Amino acid sequence: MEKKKRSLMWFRKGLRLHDNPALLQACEGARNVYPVFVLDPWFLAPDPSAPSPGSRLVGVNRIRFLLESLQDLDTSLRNCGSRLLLIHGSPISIIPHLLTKWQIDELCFEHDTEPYAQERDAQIKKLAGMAGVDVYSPVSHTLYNPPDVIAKNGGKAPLTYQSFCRLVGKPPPPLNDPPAKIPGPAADLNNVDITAVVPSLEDLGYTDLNEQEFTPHRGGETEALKRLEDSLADTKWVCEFEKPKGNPTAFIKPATTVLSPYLKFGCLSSRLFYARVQDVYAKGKKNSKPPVSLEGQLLWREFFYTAGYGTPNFDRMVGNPICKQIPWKDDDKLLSAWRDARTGHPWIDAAMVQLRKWGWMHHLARHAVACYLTRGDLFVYWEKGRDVFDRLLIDSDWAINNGNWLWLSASAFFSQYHRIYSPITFGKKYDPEGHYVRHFLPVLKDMPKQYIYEPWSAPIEVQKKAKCIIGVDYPRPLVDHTVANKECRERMGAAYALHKEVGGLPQQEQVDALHRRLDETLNNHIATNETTKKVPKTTMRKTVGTTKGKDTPSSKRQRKLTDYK
DNA sequence: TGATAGTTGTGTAC
DNA sequence: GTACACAACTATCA
Repeated sequence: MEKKKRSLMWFRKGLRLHDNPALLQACEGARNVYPVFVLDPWFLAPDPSAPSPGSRLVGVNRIRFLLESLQDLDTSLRNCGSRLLLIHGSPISIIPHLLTKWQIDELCFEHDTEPYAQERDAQIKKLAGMAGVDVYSPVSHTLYNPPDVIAKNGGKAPLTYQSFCRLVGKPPPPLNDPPAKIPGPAADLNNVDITAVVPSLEDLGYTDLNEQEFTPHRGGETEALKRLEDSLADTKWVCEFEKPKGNPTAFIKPATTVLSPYLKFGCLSSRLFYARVQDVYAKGKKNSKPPVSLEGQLLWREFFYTAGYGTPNFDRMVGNPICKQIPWKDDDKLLSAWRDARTGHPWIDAAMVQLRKWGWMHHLARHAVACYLTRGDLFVYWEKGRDVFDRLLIDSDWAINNGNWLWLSASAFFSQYHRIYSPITFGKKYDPEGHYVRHFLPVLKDMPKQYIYEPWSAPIEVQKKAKCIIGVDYPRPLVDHTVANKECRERMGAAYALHKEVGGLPQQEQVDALHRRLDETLNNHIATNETTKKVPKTTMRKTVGTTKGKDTPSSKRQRKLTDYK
């Protein structure tokens, strides 16, 4: 009889038993399966200097969501006769160590297309190969395998959603059943230091968190499957779902499924989600279609995964061949005001509070705040906003987050930069009473509804009665939207025009030329405007920022403009 | 090479 | 609530 193998199932994402081909392979003909999760301080160690609780890279809400998911995974594994083996450290040193310590024959983990993971996994595969360990790394995080889609499209990622959808066929179905029994690890772990239980936030060093309002969303596969079935129970709702018709200010009962964090961590398989949506469609008479339908949302995920995989430097402006080179402002004051919900535009600030406290907000709220930070009002680098989202969202996903910031900043995929979300009327359209703003910005809870989206316009008597003096209890608006968005559109127009002109140059030269020429163009524009137009009183703050660090010609010129203002 | 359509804008008029 | 102007871009496909 053939000797039974010892396998190591390395969990990273894919924190589930259902539709998990790597786990199934690990169990196949195994004497021992070692289910491992590495608690990496790079992501988990507290950073007291971070702008909100959490590590340098991850907010405390997502860390907690992860810990809950691990707890649930451990419980499920124990129900199958196994357990989760948690180890503190860096995967790149720990995994190869374990392969030797436990005399592993086969290493199994879900394929991951993110650049960070690609680099890490390539090293691990190399080391495993040198140790004579087989590696099995199937695609199960996404419906499709990005390189397959790219190959089908002649070697490059499709840049429009429609062309992507035409390209891909029906996705593969999920695997039938999760394993009922999993061979346990050997009793003797050969002195490997295993963490006895899933740590709490306190165990990881997060203290004084009592005041922090946590996300209402609980992590884990069990919760994911329950939420999936709850969401899909309403056939009519599923069949009629159209994303743009959702209400971004609905927070007691959000307008979407809120399954994204479970997809992010792989607590829920996208293939199962897709298949179950098809089941529901089959029960209904007719259903909405991509891009707005529920099915369409899953395909957006695939679209951005493919673009992210097929585009060099997808997460940057410079060196990214599909990204418009735009001379955004590197202005920490504007950025931190936006990040810390101090823009003075209640709709924007309320959404940013929801992001910090819940780690989640509706897709359209994300649109609104991203547009505001970049091409709509503040003209700050999209990468800066991306970093804030990346840290705070519980569903933060490299490809989707970068893809959406490229989209919203009109840097790639989308170019209708004249379409700008108003920080005043967009929220008001959905929630004229201002319930959402009052909930997330209690300082404005007594502001009459006619002023709730523009509290600076309330007479001082009204502000006193509402116990909210603008400029004291709540900030004045950072910019006058009418003025700021006009200037932003001018900047975008100039950048687009120059882009056409210098598009053929190598990227760095392109960027230099753009910055140079845009400075000149804008100086003329703004100087002309300043002499012909009276800026409304509410402009108050500078809408032209300064460049940090080195005294570039550009920053000098910008400062001069600011002084002039 | 020209036509077309594109996740998800706002303000105004009727 | 629907239609249109606003001012206008570009990947894709015939």
